[in-house]
Amino acid sequence: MVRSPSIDKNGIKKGEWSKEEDDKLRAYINRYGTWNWRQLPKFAGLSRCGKSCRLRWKNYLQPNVKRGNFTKDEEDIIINLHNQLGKKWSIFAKNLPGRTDNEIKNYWHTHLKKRTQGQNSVMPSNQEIKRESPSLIIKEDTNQESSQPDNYQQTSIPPFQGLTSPNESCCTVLSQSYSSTPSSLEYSSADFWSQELTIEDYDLTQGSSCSELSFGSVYDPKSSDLSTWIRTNFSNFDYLDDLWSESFETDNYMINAYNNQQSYVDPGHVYPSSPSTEEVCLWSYDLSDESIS
DNA sequence: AACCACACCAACCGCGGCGCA
DNA sequence: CTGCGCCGCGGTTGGTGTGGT
Repeated sequence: MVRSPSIDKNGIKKGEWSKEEDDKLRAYINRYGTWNWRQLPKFAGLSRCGKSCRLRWKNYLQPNVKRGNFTKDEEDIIINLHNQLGKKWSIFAKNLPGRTDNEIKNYWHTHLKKRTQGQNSVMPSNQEIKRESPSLIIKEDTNQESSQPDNYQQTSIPPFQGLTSPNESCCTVLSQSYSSTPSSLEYSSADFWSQELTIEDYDLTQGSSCSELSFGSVYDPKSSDLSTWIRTNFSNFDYLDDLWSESFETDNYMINAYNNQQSYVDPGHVYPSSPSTEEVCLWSYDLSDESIS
């Protein structure tokens, strides 16, 4: 009933979502929230566009989404609102907890449209609505989407750009991968906080610099693959897939790099983009207890 | 059983609004 | 004021299900 999976010229997957993709998206949003739809797929390890992720979460994965048939009351609300507001599906959704605008729109076109055809459907103006139907609660766009999980905290949003101060008390998580050895970083202390961070492929299979990924547990691509190495060194992960729902907290590696210190503090966990591809490693930096003079 | 038409609905697409630099 | 990026909304598409012939 859904479109077949396909990959466009930019490598973005389209069509039906797999269970693995659902799990990745759900796990990521449950932990980090929807801080930036456009960037989110990269961090969640998904080859999808942000729009697609947003739609999938909003219409299907979000915990409070109600499935199943519409009740008579729900139908009445939709019909009333449609008579008064027209095709304002998003407002309808705000009046029908658990129902999404897309679902309401589909239901209208497939069930209710015909039923109301032939009936008088002259649409009054908004002023008339408010005057004639004071009892109807029309929830306007007063809030953003309530897509954050219950345990989501605003302070955990990874601020990719525009980070203003190293003294922010919030737990700041930055992520970056490197297309070259990390020791080649050339940030000044001023640049560091205004640097736009980008994601690039880091090929674990190339170069001796891979040993610098070890951080206490040396990863040698010649002796084991990344999956095996992670399982060996992070035994608290029963399955590699658990990585997608585990935190990856790290250290002041980048800051030390700037200070030209030779020994790096253990950074924490390697975070591959996909258990199968091993192409991208995201490194995060928990700067909550850091200070830069 | 085979075919067809329609129903259904998840997902895609384009556009406009908004915030920010 | 302008341009840009992001997000949300509403319209549309396309694949599968289902009932009728």
